Amino acid sequence: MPHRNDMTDLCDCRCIHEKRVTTATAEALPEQDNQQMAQLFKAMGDANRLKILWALDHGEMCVCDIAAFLQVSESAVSHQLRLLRQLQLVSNRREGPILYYHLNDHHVAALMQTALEHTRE
Amino acid sequence: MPHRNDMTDLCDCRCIHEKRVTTATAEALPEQDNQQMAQLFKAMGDANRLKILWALDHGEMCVCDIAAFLQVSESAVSHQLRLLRQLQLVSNRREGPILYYHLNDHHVAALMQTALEHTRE
DNA sequence: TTATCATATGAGCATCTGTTCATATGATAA
DNA sequence: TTATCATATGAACAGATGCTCATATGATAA
Repeated sequence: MPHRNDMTDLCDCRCIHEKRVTTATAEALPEQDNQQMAQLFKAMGDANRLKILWALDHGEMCVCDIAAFLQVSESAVSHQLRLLRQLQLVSNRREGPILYYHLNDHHVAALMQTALEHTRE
Repeated sequence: MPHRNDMTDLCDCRCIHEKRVTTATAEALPEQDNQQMAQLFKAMGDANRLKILWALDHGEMCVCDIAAFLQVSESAVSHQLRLLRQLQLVSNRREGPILYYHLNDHHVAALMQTALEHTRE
């Protein structure tokens, strides 16, 4: 019994509401926007990174502080901060040998607030 | 040269701003809230799941529709929908043999909107 | 009943993720 | 300069993730 596994098949035979699929395609975000949004959410979708972002929303911290706060190694924190930096969620400023990290813009705080409301329903 | 690898060490010796760490700990979210928020963001942090959520925000769709829209197998879609269902991001209603999926609450749409604004800066 | 359709689900597997360990770098102090 | 501190980084590895394949389920039609 051969299984349907052909992509063209999906659209030609099994598509129940062709019009709905067409409008969904038309209304879909550009691939790049979708990718970037997914990356943003993925970055916030780790328990430790989310703790970091929540903490930084209440004031800047250095790597040492964050490591002590999270009870994980400074190396692990540094790796996570690099990811958050690359996605522009956080920035740092240097004061002597110490790097102070802070949130980059207000959207991250807004996202956390909305998410908190959602989970508390 | 032995490396510092002891947790107590982190707090006793390397902690630069003990007070900052204390306040961060005090202001931190309850572990359960943080976990649930991370799960929510993680669920939204996949390109295909995000496309599904965006599409459902514009109107309900059945599994077939979504599979055709995403150009992936119905099985893959069904697995993703199960995850989104378990986290209460989507619900479905049955009409005969067909299950129509829709967004569960307005927070998800709000999150996507904020994320989109963030990425477009 | 049996056949078919729409969807769900478990197993298996390749890929991705987050951590640790070891080492490197760049700033400061001696 | 050398020593030390704060942080960064690459490799490696265990665990998580997302897909496919095969099969199961529940509703409908014949």
